[in-house]
Amino acid sequence: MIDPQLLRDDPDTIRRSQEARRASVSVVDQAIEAESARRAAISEFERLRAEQNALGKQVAGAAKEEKAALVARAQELAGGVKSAQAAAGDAERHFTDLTRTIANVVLPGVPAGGEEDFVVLREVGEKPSFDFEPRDHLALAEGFDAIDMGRGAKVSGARFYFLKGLGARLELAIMSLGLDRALDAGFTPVIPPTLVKPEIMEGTGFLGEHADEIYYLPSDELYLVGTSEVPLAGLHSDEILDVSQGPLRYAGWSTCYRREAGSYGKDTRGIIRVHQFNKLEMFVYTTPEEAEAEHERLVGWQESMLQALGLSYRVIDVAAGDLGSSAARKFDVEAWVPTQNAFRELTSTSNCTTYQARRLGIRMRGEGGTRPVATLNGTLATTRWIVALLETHQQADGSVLVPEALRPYLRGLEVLEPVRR
RNA sequence: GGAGACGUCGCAUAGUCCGGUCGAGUGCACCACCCUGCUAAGGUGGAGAGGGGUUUGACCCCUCCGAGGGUUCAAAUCCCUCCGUCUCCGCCA
Repeated sequence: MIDPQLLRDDPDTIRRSQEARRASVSVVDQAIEAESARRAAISEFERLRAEQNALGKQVAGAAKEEKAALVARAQELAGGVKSAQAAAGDAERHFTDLTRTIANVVLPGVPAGGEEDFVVLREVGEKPSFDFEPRDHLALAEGFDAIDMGRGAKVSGARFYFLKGLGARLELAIMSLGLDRALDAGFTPVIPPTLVKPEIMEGTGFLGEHADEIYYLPSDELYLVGTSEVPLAGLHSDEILDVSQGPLRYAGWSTCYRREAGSYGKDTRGIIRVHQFNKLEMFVYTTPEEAEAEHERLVGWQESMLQALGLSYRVIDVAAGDLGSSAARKFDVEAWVPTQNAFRELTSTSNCTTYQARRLGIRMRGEGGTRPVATLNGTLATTRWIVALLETHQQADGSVLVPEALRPYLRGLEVLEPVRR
């Protein structure tokens, strides 16, 4: 949720943000109106309640003969108090509902516009070149009997797969490398629940426009998470944290589930876009003042991971209209995928400033009271990395060189060799 | 799944039977000061969260006793639903 104080003091900043996102600007004025209606309703209720409380105290201390008259007066008042309370509740809800539809205020420098309007910040590493026709990740993986799409579909449907043998080991290796690097950077590893309650999913901002991306279990009223960002944000909901000694950094290892509802026909081959995958996610709670510097650190750790695996990539500053509702800025690191002749997203890191924390009631102590913390998240490893890894390091015979950093996690294996069948 | 007990302002507890004096007591931990003087102890005071008003005063008011409803002039206290924890039983790993 945006800062209600900002709504009062500087609505133009919010209007400009909405404009950059190509989102509704008029909702800002509706929210301002709802805010003053809310305050009026609350004042009216509180005035009546104060009167009622005073009268109640008189009743308690009154002599027997006066009591009947006082109770009669209090009874008259009670109805009005009740309806004023209901009106205040309605006004509060209307204001909250409206305000929640406003996305986070984008940071200065974020490019305006939609999906195509990103800005490339830097390109790193040389794109691999081959003196043979490169195979795509699925062809390579099938050579190792590492990915089985057909049986995945038989058991669970399209966009499901089995990782077997080297495929399973490769995923665990990439994830474990990420985890060790996270440990070195001081992160606390976490294996979180992947089914969460509606208020947690709602609080992280995923139930807005992208609600149809999320699996839901109606008989249990639980959502399957698309990222461990969700449980890690919920971890400290309604808590007051001590971030004065530095940020709280968590590395969540979890399976992620996505319906991919709007992407029929896109990326149907292989494991680029699937319903289920594993991910190691960094999640940070810090002060609002530290948030932008921490965002840079997160993208730094991500780049260092790609570099360790010998991948070439670019970093993009995602445009306002392509940000999630909680993000104030987002950097994607995209690896070069040779057979697609394109950069594909391997990691994404968002600075959610105080937006998520305000929704989830995550605060810190400050001057004269509490204030919301800032939250940030970023990918450190996922199943999808297998794609770029295999394609980048492939050789003419269909084998794949294992980058040195990964070898300790594969019992020293240096080359993935096709199996003869 | 069945039966029972419980859920109080950081932690631990009192209060709930019998509604109003609870505007929630006490201990520990915490903060400030005082005294003292050295792995301390003692004294005094302070201190929760969210919101509204304001002559912007260190002032006033409202809400919060797991959550949500209900009864009542009035609910931590009575009733209902839900959630969670614990104990026992059953079932299944």
